[in-house]
Amino acid sequence: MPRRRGATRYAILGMLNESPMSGYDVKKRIETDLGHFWRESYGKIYPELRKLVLDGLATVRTQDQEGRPSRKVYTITVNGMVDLRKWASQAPPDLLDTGELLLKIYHGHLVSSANTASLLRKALQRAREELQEIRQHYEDEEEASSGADAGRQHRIVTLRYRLRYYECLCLWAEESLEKLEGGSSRHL
Amino acid sequence: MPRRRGATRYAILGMLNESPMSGYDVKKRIETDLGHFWRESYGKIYPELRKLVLDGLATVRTQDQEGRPSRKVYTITVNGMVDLRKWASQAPPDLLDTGELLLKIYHGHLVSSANTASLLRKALQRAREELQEIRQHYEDEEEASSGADAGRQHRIVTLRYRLRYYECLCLWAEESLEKLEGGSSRHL
DNA sequence: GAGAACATGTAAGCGGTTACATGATTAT
DNA sequence: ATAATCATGTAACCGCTTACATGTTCTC
Repeated sequence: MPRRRGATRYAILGMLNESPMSGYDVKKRIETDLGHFWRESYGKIYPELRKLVLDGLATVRTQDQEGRPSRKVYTITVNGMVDLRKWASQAPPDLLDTGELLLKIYHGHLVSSANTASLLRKALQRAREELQEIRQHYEDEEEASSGADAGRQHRIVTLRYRLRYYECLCLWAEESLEKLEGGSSRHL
Repeated sequence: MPRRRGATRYAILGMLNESPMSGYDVKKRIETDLGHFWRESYGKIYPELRKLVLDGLATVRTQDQEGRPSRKVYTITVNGMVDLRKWASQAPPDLLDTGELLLKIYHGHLVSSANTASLLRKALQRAREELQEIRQHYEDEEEASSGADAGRQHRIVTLRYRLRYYECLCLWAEESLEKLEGGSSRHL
């Protein structure tokens, strides 16, 4: 399974970009908005928010409340917005890491439709390469019916899982590209 | 992404079950045999092999060689085989963690076809529940065309990813069940 | 009265990778 | 020459989760 590297930072920054909020709010927002493909714990959110301020990508102000613990409200800075947009526009280093790709697509409205389409096109290309390879493996295994060895049947089931997964990835990328390009700019 | 807990142990034990081998061999075997859905590093393999011996699930003997570094050849014990079979027969705690499910299915020939089918049926059930939920979310988002807000288009793309993924998971489980049950015992 | 929601943070620990250390042999 | 293969192992590090600490208010 692929590593996430610095992506946590941009998941948080993306939430702050919608409106200023506390670490507690960020947690809930990520759950509701990105919950289908992303999750973060307090153990990562709070330290990262501190770093965001140190790096000048956000500012904090403490908001005292009656009866409730006081909140630290974080606001994204101009630098933060610039950084977020830049990150969102660049293709993820591992195009098959759908987590990071999905997070970038989610932030697609910050960049351009053409850009999102470009990310998807690159991912589709990689997925197709992968699909071709796994198809070959799968067919080789199916045809090599010479030995009806014990594990063969089950091995094929695991191979087919991968086959179906990449077929599905390609299908999704294709239909998403169609909808994105059909809906806005056709000039690419 | 779900945690793997103790599954490394059984990936290794599964290799030793095919034939006695060294840690170096285990690494290569896992790459070729399980590479489509599993990977292990030396940093995990060597310490785990030591534990396997301590727990009585494997034995070691050192094999000196001329010119080459000497090998430590590990052999699975009867206890090891019993443990492996037991693990392979039980449904993974998280049925949507395909990694562990696939590893158990791969070892299906150690148990029974009926057992593997049962694991698949349980996973299919969970996947269908999940699919139903995500379908609802997806339709809600598509119908709520009230606000043509900035992020909507991209949010839908990420939701559709999940939708397609669970569709594909269900499809795979269904066709795998069919092939497993059509091929051997129909009595379940 | 119990438990959830509000709210922030830290420390311990787990699971995992990478780089390092060592060194001969064989294939290109 | 140079890289790959053979072979074992460890230490440092990273990313991440979980549990803990603290305390009020609102809801059932």
